[in-house]
Amino acid sequence: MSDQRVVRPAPISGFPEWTPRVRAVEQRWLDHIRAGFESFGFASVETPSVENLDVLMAKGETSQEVYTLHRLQADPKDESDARLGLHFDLTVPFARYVAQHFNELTFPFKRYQMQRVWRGERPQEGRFREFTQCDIDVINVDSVPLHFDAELPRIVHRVLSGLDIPAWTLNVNNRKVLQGFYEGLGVKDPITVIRAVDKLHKIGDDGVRAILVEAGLTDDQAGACLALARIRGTGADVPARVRDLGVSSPLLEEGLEELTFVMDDLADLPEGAVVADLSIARGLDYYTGTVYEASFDDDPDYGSICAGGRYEDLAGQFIRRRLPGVGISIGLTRIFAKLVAEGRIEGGRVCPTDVMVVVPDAERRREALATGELLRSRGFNTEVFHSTAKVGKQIQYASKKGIPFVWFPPFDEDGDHEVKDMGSGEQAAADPATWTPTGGPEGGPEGGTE
RNA sequence: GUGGGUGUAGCUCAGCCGGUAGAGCACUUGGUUGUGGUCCAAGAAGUCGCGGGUUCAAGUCCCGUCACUCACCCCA
Repeated sequence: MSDQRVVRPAPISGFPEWTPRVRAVEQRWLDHIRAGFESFGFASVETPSVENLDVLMAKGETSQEVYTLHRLQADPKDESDARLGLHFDLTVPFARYVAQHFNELTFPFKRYQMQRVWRGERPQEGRFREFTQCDIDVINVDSVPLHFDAELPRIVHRVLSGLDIPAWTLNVNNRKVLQGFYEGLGVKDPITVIRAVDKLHKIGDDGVRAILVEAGLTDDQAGACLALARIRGTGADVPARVRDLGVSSPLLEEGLEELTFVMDDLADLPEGAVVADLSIARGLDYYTGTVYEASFDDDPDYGSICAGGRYEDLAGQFIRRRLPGVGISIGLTRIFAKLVAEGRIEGGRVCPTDVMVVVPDAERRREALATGELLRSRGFNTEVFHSTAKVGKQIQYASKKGIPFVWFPPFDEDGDHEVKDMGSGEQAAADPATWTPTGGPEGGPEGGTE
């Protein structure tokens, strides 16, 4: 300790970590989300943290900032790891996975994947370099039924509604509507328009109009694009309002039908949970049909907490089959970090222990261990104190860790076992073979209600 | 990648116009013999991010650098 050089512990920007109390809540969230996904029949898949760079770059993506892998001790000429990069999302690895295991999967293949991903971006509030995504995708040969475009928002709604988070809205749009509308309007470069319109909520009408005009659109065209982007609603009037703009094309019609189908399918969800919003575009991703994007109602600029969409052929680059899919991803870390920052994550316990067994003295250690075993076998998370410190110290330890019960094995030959309820301070004789906790909100082995 | 801010004990920070560091929390021990959360007392803990420069003297001024942080970009 003395002359040893201490490496200063420092946080690494964009790589969040939590205290046990907070982590406990995060784990409950993960369990909840997993259960939600499985309740709809999605199967779990986990892929390696790394992929071949060829795979990660397959779609010529606007080169997400990818972390590459190399060994510190690697010979300069050894490039065996040089082609590996940490995955920046879970969709691309999944596409590769499907191509890889094509023969072993049953289609339509419905999978969920909850893993960390890495992006070498500049971190910021709500934006991390390492974070956890909870992805669900459906992939199928040749075509994916539109049914799934509606099912995914339903799943997300189900899952997020079960978490205690601020109000949020899932916005839905359809790329075909945008693409078809711009085509019908005679716009030459729809991608530019999509990008500009995507910023509507941030830079406003005038900002978007400026970009559009600069891109060569006429005032009328820009106005029409803006009018389209302003359309937002849950009712069946959305298609009519689009048609009222006087633009038409076969693709637009197709998109409107798909969007209507999705919204109709979700009509039973609470009003406003899922909203058709024609300004949602989702950057320049591979999406070709339905797109999703969710954000917090009171803080839309915090960033999307959930996003996804339909892609016409994602795995096609890895296999000579057409494999379209539709997927959505919950930005777990982004959502969770907001609540942590606001001090709203307090519920978790410091440790999972239900009962801590006191070791009265060295001679009684065996009894303490046996008592611990018995309690454990009965389903209580039990720890036996790790030394023979003063009883006061032992209880203090339990207190600090928020352990609800402290167990006292007999202090002498024919004494009784006693258990102390740390919440009330009450202590009474008890039999470790039959004892069940009473009162206390945290109660038994289940530990709280979920 | 571009621009702004910050960098002193594990944490949050104080340290005036340069004179070689302090508080609160946390931590350790004690307040006797088998019982916690309060209180009291004592104690341990700092390359003042790193490197260079100015100066008799630098945590304090200057330059560089790194890290963190905020905004832009982009996104979960």
